[in-house]
Amino acid sequence: MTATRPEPTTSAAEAVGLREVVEIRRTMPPASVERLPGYLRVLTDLAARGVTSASSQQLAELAGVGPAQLRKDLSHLGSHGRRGVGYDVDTLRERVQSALGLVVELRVAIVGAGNLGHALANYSGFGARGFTVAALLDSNLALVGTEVAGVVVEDVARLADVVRDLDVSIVVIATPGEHAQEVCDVVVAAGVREILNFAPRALQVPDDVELRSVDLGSELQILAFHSRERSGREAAGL
Amino acid sequence: MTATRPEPTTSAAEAVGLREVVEIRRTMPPASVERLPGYLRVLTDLAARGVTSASSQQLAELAGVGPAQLRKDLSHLGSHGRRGVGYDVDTLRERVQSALGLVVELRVAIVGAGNLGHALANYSGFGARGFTVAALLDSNLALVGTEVAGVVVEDVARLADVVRDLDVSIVVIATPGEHAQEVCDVVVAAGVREILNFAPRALQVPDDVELRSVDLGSELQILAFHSRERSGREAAGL
DNA sequence: ACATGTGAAGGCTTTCACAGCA
DNA sequence: TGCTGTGAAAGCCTTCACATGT
Repeated sequence: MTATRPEPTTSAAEAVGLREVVEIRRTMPPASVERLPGYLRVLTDLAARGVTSASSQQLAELAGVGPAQLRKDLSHLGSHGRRGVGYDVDTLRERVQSALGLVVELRVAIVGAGNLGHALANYSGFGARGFTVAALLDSNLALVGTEVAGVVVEDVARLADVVRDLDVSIVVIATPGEHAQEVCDVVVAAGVREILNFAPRALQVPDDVELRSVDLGSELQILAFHSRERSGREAAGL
Repeated sequence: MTATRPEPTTSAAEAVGLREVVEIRRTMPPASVERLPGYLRVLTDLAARGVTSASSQQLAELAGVGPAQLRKDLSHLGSHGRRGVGYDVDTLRERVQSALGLVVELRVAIVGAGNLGHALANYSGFGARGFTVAALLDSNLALVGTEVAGVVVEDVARLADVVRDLDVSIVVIATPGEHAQEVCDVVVAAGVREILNFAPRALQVPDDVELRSVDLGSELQILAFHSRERSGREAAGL
């Protein structure tokens, strides 16, 4: 995974006019934010299995992190555990969910109805995790009008309209690399501030836009590095 | 993106018997390794456009990082730039490529021939980046025998055979979350040491296995966090 | 007893700023 | 002069260890 963290610690509290406000805006470290979805997944699983309470040790094991790290991460959300006992699964799940802003269903538009766009639109985990695929757009007019996963493909030229009319807050870019930057520019111009990019390009966005990028090729290459490292080690040592 | 870095700095040199060996094994920091694919992409683009030389400033801009960071990252590969001039694009490209172990085509197997597996198998960027989809496997016998992207789908029960016979070095898990851990266990037992997981689960692997995980839902949830943060800021400040 | 919440320590990463070389 | 390569500084993040509370 590749992520962008442009702002060098923009204090949220500073942007707020009132300083002596009651609710202290606890600003969570980016590294902790990235682990919250993992905790939410574990908590949802446990809740579904009827488990009502769990220790940091148990939760950490399921999430694949250390117990101390999990406790520190959760401490940024305030104290919700009970000493000597552990955490109440349901309470904590709700707290994490609300911290992630998943109280309302967020609406997502996918640009690019090729292989990947298709797969993403059909991805069942979407709804289960609080998101709705509100629109699917493509520049290929042969695809426009066809239906994918219950959504009619729109012309990418209508993107600004779609974003406004359907109240889209997150756009997923699943186009070929060549068109990714131009699509990205249009998306930003349409007022979208959260973008997830699957195209193999480093996209340029203004500072106030949150961009995350996932590139399959890069992931494989990182694994390839370790593979080579390993084979070198084995050849020399073993 | 979620990544695992289990080993608390396992010294590669330590695993090697010889200490006074000629080739000092330069151990590259994990954070630098993660950026190498991005640099390689930029260098390949420039080479294709006929550019022969570039400064750290230019390369960094295209890769979306700072110039100092790029220089430091590249310094782990040895000195390949020319002071006062910049880097030779082609030389550097080859150096990065070889550092990533992309001198030979690496063979990949994809487990799970559903929506995502399908899309991954058809992903054209595969070959262009030095990887071959050698096999596609699924547990659904209705899919076994059908052809996807020029590859015949095999029964997942034959995984160990496939890995051995086709010399697979990387396995991509694209199954539903429920089956991901059992598939993972089989993959590890088959001797594979590099795994890319797309299933929404934290998988448990031995220390000597390199596991990287990409979870669409988590990426969206991280964006949702920033979306909420932003709306709170606007409501309060503006 | 037991497990959380958290200062403090230690490790890693990024950024700075300049020496060194073409 | 211009740009690389790199020690040193600054900033993050993780881990430790224990005080705190039940």
